[in-house]
Amino acid sequence: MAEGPTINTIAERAGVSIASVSRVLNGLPTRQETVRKVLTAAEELGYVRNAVARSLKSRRTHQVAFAMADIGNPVYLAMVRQIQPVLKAAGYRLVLHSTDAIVADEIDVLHSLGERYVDGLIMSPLRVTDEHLKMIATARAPVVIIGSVPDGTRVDNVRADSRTGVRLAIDHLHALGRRRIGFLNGPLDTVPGAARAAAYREALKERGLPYDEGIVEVGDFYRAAGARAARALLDRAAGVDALMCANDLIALGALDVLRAAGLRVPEDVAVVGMDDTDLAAASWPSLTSVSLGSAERGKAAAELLLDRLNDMDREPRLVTVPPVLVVRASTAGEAAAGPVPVRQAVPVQTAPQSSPQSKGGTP
Amino acid sequence: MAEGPTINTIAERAGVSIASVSRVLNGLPTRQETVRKVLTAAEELGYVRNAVARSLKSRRTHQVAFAMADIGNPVYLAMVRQIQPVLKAAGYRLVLHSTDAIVADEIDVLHSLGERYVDGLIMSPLRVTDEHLKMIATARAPVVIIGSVPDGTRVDNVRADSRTGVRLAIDHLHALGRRRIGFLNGPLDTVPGAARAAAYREALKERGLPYDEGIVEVGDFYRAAGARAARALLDRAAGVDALMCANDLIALGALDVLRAAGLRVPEDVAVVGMDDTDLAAASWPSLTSVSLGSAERGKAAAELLLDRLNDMDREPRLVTVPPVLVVRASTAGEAAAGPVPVRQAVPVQTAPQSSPQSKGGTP
DNA sequence: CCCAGCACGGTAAACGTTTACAGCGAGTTT
DNA sequence: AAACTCGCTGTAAACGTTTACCGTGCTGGG
Repeated sequence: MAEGPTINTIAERAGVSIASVSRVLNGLPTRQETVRKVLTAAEELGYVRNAVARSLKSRRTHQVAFAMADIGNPVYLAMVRQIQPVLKAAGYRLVLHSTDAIVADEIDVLHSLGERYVDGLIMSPLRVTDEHLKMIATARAPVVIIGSVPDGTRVDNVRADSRTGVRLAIDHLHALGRRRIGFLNGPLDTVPGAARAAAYREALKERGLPYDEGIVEVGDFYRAAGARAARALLDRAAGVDALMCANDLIALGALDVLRAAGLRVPEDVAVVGMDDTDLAAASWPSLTSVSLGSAERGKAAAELLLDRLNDMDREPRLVTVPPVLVVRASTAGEAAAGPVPVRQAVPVQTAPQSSPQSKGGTP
Repeated sequence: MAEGPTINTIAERAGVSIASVSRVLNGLPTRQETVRKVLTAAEELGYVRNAVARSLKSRRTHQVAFAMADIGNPVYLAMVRQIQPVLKAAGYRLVLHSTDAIVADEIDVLHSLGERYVDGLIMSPLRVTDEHLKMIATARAPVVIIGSVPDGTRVDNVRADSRTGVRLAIDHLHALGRRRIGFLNGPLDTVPGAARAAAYREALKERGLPYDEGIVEVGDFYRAAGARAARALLDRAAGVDALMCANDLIALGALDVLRAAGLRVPEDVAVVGMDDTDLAAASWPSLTSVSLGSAERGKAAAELLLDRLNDMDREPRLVTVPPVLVVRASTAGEAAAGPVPVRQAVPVQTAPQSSPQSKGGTP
């Protein structure tokens, strides 16, 4: 682990100045003879450019951070999988942060942008607090948020549309003749939890179905919580012919419980998950799930960030990725294991944000 | 995105020198009055230390890289999940590289260590070539390899024991009375593929079972490949009562095919996977799988690296993580869905490496 | 034959830190 | 009262690059 050569070492060996070395290494116009000498020397010494020194001078680290709640969650995983190659192709490295959805940790990440160890940040917070918004507004590096932020927030933003997603699922179940559609949700104080709760009521109403608190359960976004919720529902003998789950994990938990209770899926109870993670395809019966386009959202976020890095002054943009219902056996039975629906090419990139620039007042 | 304050800005405002500012910020002994002035100024300016400049001077980036074949693979995911918190607790950030198992890409990562953008690297290559070994030996930053390297390689190393793992599986199947145990493997030119092939033959021999090429298939480590292999086997009407799969994904593919063929699992054919990924628990019937301790390997690798960063001169170490058989429904039926076996606390950390230091010769 | 123009390359400053060293004033010792 | 110690602080160099600016020597036009 000897001290590596620097441009000084090269300059000495090649008998030129460090400025020439730098120029050759950066491909700036130089005499052939000099180029040759420098490259030979660099080659012989096994020189590699020091990224840190370079960053200090150029004010670019060629690194981008991605902060998510939990790497274990397949949703974020799908995002990382898309983000990574996009960034790599553009010459950026990916720094990973797992915040466990702890607000303080997320604020910390935002704060640490001041250290300038990355050129930008993609963040996917579960909850968006005022503190988040304040930090985002004053961040020292460009930020892209995956998830909904209040209208008018001046930040590049990628959203899923869980409202439409829930509606797709309910419509699907309704079309299959199901009328008692239970709902297993995640925490209501999370952005997705709240959105899905509202969407569920709305979708029922549209279809002329009554909203019945007796068949709604709120728990956590985990498999065990899903099982717990499903059991609570069954114990109450609430009688459902379908279960809408806010999450694939919740749905898997529900499947476990239904199976244990001797109920057939989908004959007795149809089940729909959300996020269309790998698990949905792996489970049996395979799980019908509403894809909220995790992969597409990741890709879009990476692209928004790259665009921003190339032009700091552009207007913030909003990308909304449309949901897609992926029908599998848990609603349609074994027969309908058709091909996975193809997602429409590019998600629509709607222009700037709505709302006034100035915070209060009515100018 | 205004230009942020530096220690110069603080020094000016506080009326002291930049040296004093630095000292205060680093907690070096300083007069109370000065401390107060500096901290006030820093606070008022919203100062944040520039990590790049700091790294340049201190030669420490507080970043560590993890290079794996594919983030999408649950095995690596399990590793990342463990590596991340360990590094974070020690004040390191995690930089992610996905190499798609392309040798050139992996060499590239090793080479780029010369850029000194990280303090160390954890790498999990699928194949280990001579070029890998050469680069590892001359790497400009400490490296930990997850996966087997030739004995005598002077590098911190974490290994799974797939040989024992395969034996556990075969023994289990044998104990259940299965005698025609097919084998669906991955590519033989990968380290795990080769190891598992050898282990399979060996384990059969130990149990006094004949090796029959007719019930062995080699494909890829993916679900579709597993399905293909299983179908080939069935088409050949080879007649098996169990399938040992080199991978959970292969096993899932096999389950699909068996189900489609109307064969009951485990009554007609028992199936064992390997890696014990999340998918194993999610599938139905749930999949008996040999855990090779991905999580433990990730953790161990992170710890080896941290130790090495604290003492560059220590001897390289080898950690071997013992496999654990996780019995689920695909072999034992619904009944045996017992609790997950508890992995023994700390994997044994055997001392240095075997083999001579000098490459050739017999001193 | 002189000088403008040009191609090339060297000198030095800058990026934002950390840190070795020296300076300085206030006690303390002789 | 000189010399010395001690606690604190400031000056400046260094980390390894990039780049503005200037100097040199050559070419060609008048």
